[in-house]
Amino acid sequence: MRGWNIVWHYHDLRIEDNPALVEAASGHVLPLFIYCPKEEGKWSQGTASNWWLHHSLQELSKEYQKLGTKLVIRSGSAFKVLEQLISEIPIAGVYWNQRYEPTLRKRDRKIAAILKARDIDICCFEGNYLITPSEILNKTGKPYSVFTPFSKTLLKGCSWRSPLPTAQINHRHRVRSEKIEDLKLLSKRQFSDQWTPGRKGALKNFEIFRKKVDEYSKQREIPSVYGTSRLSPHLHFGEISPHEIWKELEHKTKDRSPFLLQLIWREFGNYFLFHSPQATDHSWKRTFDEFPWNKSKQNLHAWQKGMTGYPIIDAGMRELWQTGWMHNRVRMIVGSFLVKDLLVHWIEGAKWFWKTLVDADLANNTLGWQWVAGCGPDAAPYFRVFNPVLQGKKFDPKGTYVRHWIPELTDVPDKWIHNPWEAPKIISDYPPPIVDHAEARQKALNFYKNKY
DNA sequence: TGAAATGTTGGGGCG
DNA sequence: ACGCCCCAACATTTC
Repeated sequence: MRGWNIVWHYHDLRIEDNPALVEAASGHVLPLFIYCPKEEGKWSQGTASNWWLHHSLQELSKEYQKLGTKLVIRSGSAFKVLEQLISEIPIAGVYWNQRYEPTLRKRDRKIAAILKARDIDICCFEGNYLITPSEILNKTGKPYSVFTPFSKTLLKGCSWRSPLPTAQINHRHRVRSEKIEDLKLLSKRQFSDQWTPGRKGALKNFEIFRKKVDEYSKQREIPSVYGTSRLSPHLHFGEISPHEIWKELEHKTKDRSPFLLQLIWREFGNYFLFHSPQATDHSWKRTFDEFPWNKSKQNLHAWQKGMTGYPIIDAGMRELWQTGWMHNRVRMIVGSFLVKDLLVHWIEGAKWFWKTLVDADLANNTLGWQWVAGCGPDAAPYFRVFNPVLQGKKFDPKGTYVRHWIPELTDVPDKWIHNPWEAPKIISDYPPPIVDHAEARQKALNFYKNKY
């Protein structure tokens, strides 16, 4: 034996359908997770994601124990950790499933080059996405910037691999691991009553979703109903792979497109970030960086706290704070409100989501916010402004969702539930709207129209 | 993956 | 019976 094969776990916190693990298992496997938030730069993982990671690592550790080996956890600079391991035990290769966040990609290229020069095998795989972003280009040889043609190409040419067989591990190493507790990932916000991080939780949510997937197109827009898959954090951390989901759903659903299209949005987000790595911090349409954004913190704080006076906005923001998640329809509404009604820079919204969402994903978050702000590729046109009252009436007609998250509004009749300030009876402990939507919309349209 | 403004149509009330 | 007006209801355009 030349030495051990390190399986460097990234956002692939699973054992099943794991290309890097399968390949590495032709030799002696040494599973590794490195915690190095500093190397993630400006967008290092937020508190909600940290909570998730803590529990997901615990689950992965258990899975490896069942397989007869041990997950090694180390913290600090990834390169130093690898170097340290190389000094502790003979290493033949390092295997991992790629991540595409710009700072990590840069770092990993460096690490790969150095280790290769030391005669260590470096093997990178596509573990967490259906496509490799560099491989898909349009007819003119450029990256797609519009979703629809991108999705058509993927749907036409889709022949994803089947989920891989689970690796067998026959050798147990004796390498030291840090304790998960010592990574200090936990903070005050806990979500155990809402979520079960790890493989088991992922499979459970998938099972629940599979049973109702035929209702998806009808139910997915109603925030009071869990009609969406609720797989986003599991997918983000790679506890389940998109291949597993695709294979399971492609033939079993009546109309396969609506949900699978969401998976393609996920691909598009990653693809977009790969081809526009600066998009995390700059508007894709660069003119928007000079937009006269409102820099005062007052409106931003009211939005964050769920105290804008618009029920659908406040319900969404409170759901986010309390559960680490928000229904996708509501994400669009609150996003539009922050950017268009309050004229706050989309990056402020992106930062808040980044910190508070358990499914915070740099690619999806960046694309989503640039989309609502109108500055991204294939973005919502500048004049598309969501009306929080109409959206509420349309997607939460009885106010079920709103009342659930805003107890102050329990007794407001349905008629006024989305515009309580117009109700004959004043609600004392709920704030009046911080802006007048009609006025704010007009103001935004003027700004957007004149310059952008 | 909008909403508001504007235009058109058609039925009913009424002189 | 007829024309006029009003206004929903729907369609189209515009932001």
